[in-house]
Amino acid sequence: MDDVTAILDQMNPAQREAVSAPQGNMLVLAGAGSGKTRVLVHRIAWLMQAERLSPYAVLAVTFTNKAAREMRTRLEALLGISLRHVWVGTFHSIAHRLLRTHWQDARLPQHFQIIDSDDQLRLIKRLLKDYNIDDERYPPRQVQSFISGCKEEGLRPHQVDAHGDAYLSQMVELYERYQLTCERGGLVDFGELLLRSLELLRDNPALLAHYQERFGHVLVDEFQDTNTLQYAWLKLLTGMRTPMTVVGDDDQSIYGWRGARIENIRRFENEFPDTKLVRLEQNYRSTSVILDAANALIRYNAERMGKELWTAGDHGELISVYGGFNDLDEARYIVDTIRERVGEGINRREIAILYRSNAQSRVIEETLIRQGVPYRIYGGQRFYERLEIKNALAYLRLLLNRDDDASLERVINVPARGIGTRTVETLRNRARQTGDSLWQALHDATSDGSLRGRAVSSLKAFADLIEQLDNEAAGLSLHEIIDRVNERTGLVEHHRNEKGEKGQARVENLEELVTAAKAFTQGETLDGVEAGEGMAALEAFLAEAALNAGEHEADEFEDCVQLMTLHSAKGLEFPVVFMAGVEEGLFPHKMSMEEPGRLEEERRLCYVGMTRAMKKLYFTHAELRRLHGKETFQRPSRFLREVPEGFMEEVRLRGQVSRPVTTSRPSPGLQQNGVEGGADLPSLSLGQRVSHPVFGEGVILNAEGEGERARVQVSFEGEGDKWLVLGFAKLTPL
DNA sequence: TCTATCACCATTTTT
DNA sequence: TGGTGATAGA
Repeated sequence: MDDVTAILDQMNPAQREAVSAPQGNMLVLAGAGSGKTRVLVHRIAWLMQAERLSPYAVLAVTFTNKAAREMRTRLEALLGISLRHVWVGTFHSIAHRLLRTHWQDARLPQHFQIIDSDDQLRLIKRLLKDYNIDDERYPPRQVQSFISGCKEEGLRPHQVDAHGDAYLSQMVELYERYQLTCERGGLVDFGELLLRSLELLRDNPALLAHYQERFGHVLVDEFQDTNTLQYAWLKLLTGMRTPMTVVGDDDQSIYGWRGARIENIRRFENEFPDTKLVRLEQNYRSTSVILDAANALIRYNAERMGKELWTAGDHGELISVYGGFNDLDEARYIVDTIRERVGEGINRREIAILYRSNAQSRVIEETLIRQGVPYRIYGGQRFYERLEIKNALAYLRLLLNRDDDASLERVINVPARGIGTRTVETLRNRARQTGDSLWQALHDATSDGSLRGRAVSSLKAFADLIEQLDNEAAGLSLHEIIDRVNERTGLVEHHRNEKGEKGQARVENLEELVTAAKAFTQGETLDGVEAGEGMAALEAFLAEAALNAGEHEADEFEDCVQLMTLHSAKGLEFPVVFMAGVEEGLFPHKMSMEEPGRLEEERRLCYVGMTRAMKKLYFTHAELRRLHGKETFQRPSRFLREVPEGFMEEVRLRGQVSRPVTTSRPSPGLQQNGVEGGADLPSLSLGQRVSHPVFGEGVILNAEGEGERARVQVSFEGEGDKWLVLGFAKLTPL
């Protein structure tokens, strides 16, 4: 492809401007569905071909592995060449790459391991126990988010000012101890990857100069999601001289609670010299009804950079709004509508149900199952996060590094081999006193007679097992090592003996791990680095597992309705979208309603949800919802009021749902029981308020059966739900 | 060492 | 309501 103008083919003026801008800083404000990835990919191609930028000089950073993969794949397709040497990756994978290459300068052990948030939490829990710290006052999760928060802000313990506050001081101390534990074990958490690589560059001017020289252009995707540390990292790496192309959308910033700083995208233009601003506002995804509605909603946010989506396409259908009388009814409406739409020829996979919180999926799932509609739910446990996999990985880590206390503790008695909590406790105390690792403590304790005979032999057996595996690993390939670990440690046996289906699935997962390892050796890692062989491959494999935990749960059916949270829907699109539970307190969530800033983020989340829809959007809400086991009255979300009425149509109760539940003659069965059926049972309908002599007032939620055998489910204030037989209960319509 | 029971809690989760 | 984590008991 020598004709560079081909890169600009079929692009709109704004896209063209962004792609072909001369080298220099550029901020591309890319609205939802505006062809953002395409622009990014074509921009790289343009830089390489029109600006003669070497592929080696490109650095493209994303947030997710998926995005990185997609960018690389599309770039290769566009250019028709392999780009394995181009640096395309997530912030974390690139930081990792720097640290592996310069581990000495970064003052890390050569075989440092990456721990995920789960490992991190375990480590913190352990720490709290070891130092006898009240985990009521210092909940492990809070400690974890404190530590991560500090790192995201680029702060080391000594840089945190506790203002003499006792609580904060304790937190800082925990941070310090946590960090020491990590250092001793050669462990690096997600935040540490970034912070450490920032420090690496900052403290090694020669190295920094090398990379600043090497990269001729840096591109960043989803810039609105960068945190303080990532922003600083980019600033340092580019020295504010290497030109950057950053792409993002302030209106889609929904990860503020995770440390993302929306200000970053706002201040980029001012802080980086001569920044060119390009807006991509033409949308190729949604109907104009959907876009106009979304535009109108997001206008309620203050402090926007300003952007208005438009389309050359059709108006499309109005947004349907359905208010169910309870969450069951809401689910039933959604599922009924889906069945109708599928009947009209729409594929199930083209339909998504989005909700604010995971708990909402239950009712919807149950309804889908009852009606036999296949679905797939995102957000399940990922492959490398499964218990059995994490155990196997812990053994593998031990092979590389005996001083990895977290891994050792994880598997020292899995499967059970007679090393109880008491024994481990002894080791821990000892390790703490001497400042050694548990592995060292294990060896000392088994040789100096401070432990009982049985414990000693169990410990020795464990240590021997690890050493033996290590010895054998020498001549084996990666997947053979893993297979052997699975077998010899007894993990496979352990799960095989587990009762139920679960054990079987776990055994299969362990086998799958071997398969994954095989595939891994044949392929290459995310950054395009070769996997290597034997122990080197193992190291790369473990890093890969930590940085790329795998896809969310595999799909059970080929063509199924997609269920997910609004957050995980970002970046996706579906012809038909349902947004469920659009109610005050749920969406916007009550935890985010007080602060204006957080409310705006909720609104952006709503904006993100709406702009996922291509053809048809549904809002649903319920008047009554079961939340944490009790019924709550819900009001429609303010967001529904913020969308101009002209774009929406209220769906009326219809079909089954609106059918009045009436009763007629007494039935013989009841009369036999000596109950006076009564000629005039009240005429009731769903959603109606009724009064009961004992339970008081309530609302009819559900009904089944006919005549006086008909039963209605009534939600009474303070009494909860009750199923009542009409023939017995004295219900008075209100 | 495993299991049963009970209190407790409850947005969102790219790496 | 339902899932989780701690704890007591066999």
